[in-house]
Amino acid sequence: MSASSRFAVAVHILALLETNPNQALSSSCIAASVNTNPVVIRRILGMLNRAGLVYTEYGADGGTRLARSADEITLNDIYHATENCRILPLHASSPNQDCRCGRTIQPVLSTIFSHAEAAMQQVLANKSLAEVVNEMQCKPNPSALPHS
Amino acid sequence: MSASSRFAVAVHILALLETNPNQALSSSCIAASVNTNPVVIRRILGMLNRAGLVYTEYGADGGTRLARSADEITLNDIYHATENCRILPLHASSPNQDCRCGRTIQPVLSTIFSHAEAAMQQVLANKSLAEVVNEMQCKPNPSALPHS
DNA sequence: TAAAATGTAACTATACTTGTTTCATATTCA
DNA sequence: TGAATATGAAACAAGTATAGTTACATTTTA
Repeated sequence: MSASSRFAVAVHILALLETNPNQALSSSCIAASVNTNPVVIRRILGMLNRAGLVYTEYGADGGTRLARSADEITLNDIYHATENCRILPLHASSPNQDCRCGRTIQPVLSTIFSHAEAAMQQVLANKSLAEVVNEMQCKPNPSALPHS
Repeated sequence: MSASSRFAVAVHILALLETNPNQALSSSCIAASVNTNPVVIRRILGMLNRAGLVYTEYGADGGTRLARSADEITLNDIYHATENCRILPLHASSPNQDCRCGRTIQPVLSTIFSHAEAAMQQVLANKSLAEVVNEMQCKPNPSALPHS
């Protein structure tokens, strides 16, 4: 029933890119901030790339940069880039179609679940990456990248 | 993290109880409508029991009945009875606390995620089991229990 | 050409869900 | 009393998803 932590990590990645706009960050550098393996980061960067939220340069001194300004990226954009399945799933196997209840419940539930998900996504759509970074920077005791 | 269909099955169970108010339904009877194993149904009935939404009678001619009127049960009640973990999880392992971004992102995300979840639950809270059953009964071609 | 970076495949460990079998326990009724 | 019919719970297998890891081919720059 829950999403994965990819979404949270993706927001983390993009916030780190936004707060370091003058350099392309490598997956190793990002992984040091997230506290995981660089391949995990590259997997998520691939999703963000395909969604057009970042772009990546190969080779020495390569890395990833934001493809858009942070106030033009909403959390819902990031959510859709990293999570695909429905939050509220219907039955694992189809109910008994010979029973009135089994035959009629899924379309009714499907509509309600769609509305519930839409309400959640509306909250995410109203929050930009720029706002997230701004709220983070209201926290005390600043420092730079993980290693510097 | 995989998704659970317990919530959908729980609504199905309660809708079936509501549409058959004159008899206690056995887990086998319910399982025939849901199209699964009776033990799967009993597991979910246990959650609904503990949440006070149904009550169960042992023995021959036993089974389960609704503990409250269907217009006093919301989908959010059922949701809380059957699902416990958060819809939008934070990082699997704690980010690097030596990095400003790693140190500040989780509280910010946690607040936003709570609001997003609350919006979803508000939609569920505004829909009663009675409304769900009513919408189901607007469907054509009625019939009774799976076996009768 | 060497170094540094990406993208991707493959593998492991872990966890959760679903389905199943089994059995002890409770209740009803002939 | 005892058979029948239920529940509740434990244990297990199979399937799926995630997170982490290793390894390697590819791309780019110096």
